[in-house]
Amino acid sequence: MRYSNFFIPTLKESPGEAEIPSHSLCIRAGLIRKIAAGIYSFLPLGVRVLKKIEEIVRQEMNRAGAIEVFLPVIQPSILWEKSGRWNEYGPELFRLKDRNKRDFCLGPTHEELTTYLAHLDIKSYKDLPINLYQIQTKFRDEMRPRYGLLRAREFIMKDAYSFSRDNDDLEIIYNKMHDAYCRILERIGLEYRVVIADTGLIGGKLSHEFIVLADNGEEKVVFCPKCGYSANYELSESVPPDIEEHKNSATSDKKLYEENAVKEVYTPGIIDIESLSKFLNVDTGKIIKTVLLKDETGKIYAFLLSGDRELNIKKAATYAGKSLNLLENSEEKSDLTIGYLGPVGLDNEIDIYMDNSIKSGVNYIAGANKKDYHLLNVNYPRDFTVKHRGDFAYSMPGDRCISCGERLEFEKGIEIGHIFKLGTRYSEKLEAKFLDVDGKLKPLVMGCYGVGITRLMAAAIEQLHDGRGIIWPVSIAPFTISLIVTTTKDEKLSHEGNRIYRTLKELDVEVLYDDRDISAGIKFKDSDLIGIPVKFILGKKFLNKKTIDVEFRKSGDKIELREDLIPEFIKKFKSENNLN
RNA sequence: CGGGAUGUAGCGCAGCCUGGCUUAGCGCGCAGCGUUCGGGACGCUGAGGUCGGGGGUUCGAAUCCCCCCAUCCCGACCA
Repeated sequence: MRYSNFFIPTLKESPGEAEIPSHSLCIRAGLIRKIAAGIYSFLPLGVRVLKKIEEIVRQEMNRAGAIEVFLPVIQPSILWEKSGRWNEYGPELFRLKDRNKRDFCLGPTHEELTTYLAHLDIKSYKDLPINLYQIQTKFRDEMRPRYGLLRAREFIMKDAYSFSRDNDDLEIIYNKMHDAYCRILERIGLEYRVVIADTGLIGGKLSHEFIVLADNGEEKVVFCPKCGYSANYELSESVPPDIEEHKNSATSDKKLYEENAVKEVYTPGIIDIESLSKFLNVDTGKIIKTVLLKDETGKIYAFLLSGDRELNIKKAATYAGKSLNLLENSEEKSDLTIGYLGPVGLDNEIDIYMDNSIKSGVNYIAGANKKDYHLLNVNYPRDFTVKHRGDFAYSMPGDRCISCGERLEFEKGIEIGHIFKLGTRYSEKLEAKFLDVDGKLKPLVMGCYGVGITRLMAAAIEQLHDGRGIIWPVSIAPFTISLIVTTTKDEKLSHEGNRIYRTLKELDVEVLYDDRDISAGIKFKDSDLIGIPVKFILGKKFLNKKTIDVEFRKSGDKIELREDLIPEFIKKFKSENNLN
């Protein structure tokens, strides 16, 4: 492609609205332009990248046995009413009416439609399993579109839906899709983690998220470098650092761990951990935090955890087997002195759940259950009893892996894919049933699998960029080589540029030939900004020596390449980078 | 949806507080001419604006007041 015949409007300055590199670079490199909040046009360069990502995804879906379909964006409300999501989805669903006032929505996802398809045409266990996918524009009227393509209201997603006889068959497809997703990210060339995750609105039993690591990511990931355990921060389990270990070590000062007598201390108006820690000049980890939760029936539960930790209500609820919520101030049990709660004495009235972060015998500070007083030297199990012990807190730096004991790492990233085991939630509601070998009518067992194509593009930039611009991996770069002729004024050199351009095209490599009549500096800067992996630079030197300067975007390495060795270079480069 | 901010030429901004000295500036970009030509060159000339919209205060509003709209950021949701 000749630059002069193409359309790559680059910007020297970062647009004011862009807060993070991927957003800024998407605009500066001429990949996208905003049309409204969370709604973007893709310019030619952006389209080329998207097509490459789509192609990799498509190939891996096909390899995994999924079959491509193309479903409508506009969906009738009736299907959503059947699934129950017409109401559940809320204002995030773009709704519209046709001329006859019938309700429709713009598809934010396609469970309803694929399940309907299955209902129409899947009749027998002989038709199973089947896995259908599409690459389609999705619409979600996000409360808060953000960071350009990372959270848009209109975006492209690859979504797949599988139908199986039973959970065992679902398991097989689920694993295939898991592996396909890994292959996609490996082929693109991104660092990523697969984490156990929450299922959210889509519903279902189990899910994994695929996280592309990036400092600006919104997802927090807990990762074990030794055994590979990784989980969404919201769900991660971990073992708090063991005080016992230190207590019994040869170097420890044994006196620190002698249990002293409980003593009341006057702490007027000090009701939060932070100020208590300052007031008594102790580490927050020496304080027992007591949090009250209640279930739907109004029953109250007390959760104890180390003062430096946050209660993870999801974990607490899962453990208790109830849906739990924070107890509001002065609500119900008004005799409980919020701010001065503690386990001592409370254990007679309320079930106490104690987080693993609370250790025995370390002279904790805890509320005295009496306004303006705390207790010093509270020790478990000497001073109070608990009903349950477990992991109820968010993981913290310093925590250890539950499976191998290694110190956990905390990372950030961008969720680009999510796979779910749906079970029969949708098939039951939409009556997608099949006749099994035993002659019984059963609901299809479903799974669903999504990859954000446009988000993946932004995530790649977020992970791979520098001060000069984007650093595309070769796999999804809009062009492989940027051919730069330093001056177009020299007719001879210009002629040679045309010749090399033809040579490269004949070698079937994607080349962007910067034939613009502008200074070489701009060509270099633009090439770096738009992130082309390799530069072929043709200067006056070429006229004498017939050598081209080849520069690599990522490493900055430069080599001199003789013209007659170009075919060999290209061949090697293509095979090293898995280009056809 | 709650909290915070912004809206002035294609892009980035100044001017607003303290209304008039503005025919609304500056940098980049854009057009023409000339000199440059391997890391965003220089000179000259030029095009480009309902100061987000509406209403109000005033002799006079980009500037003060009210309403609306849009956009961005922080929180609860998600590929």
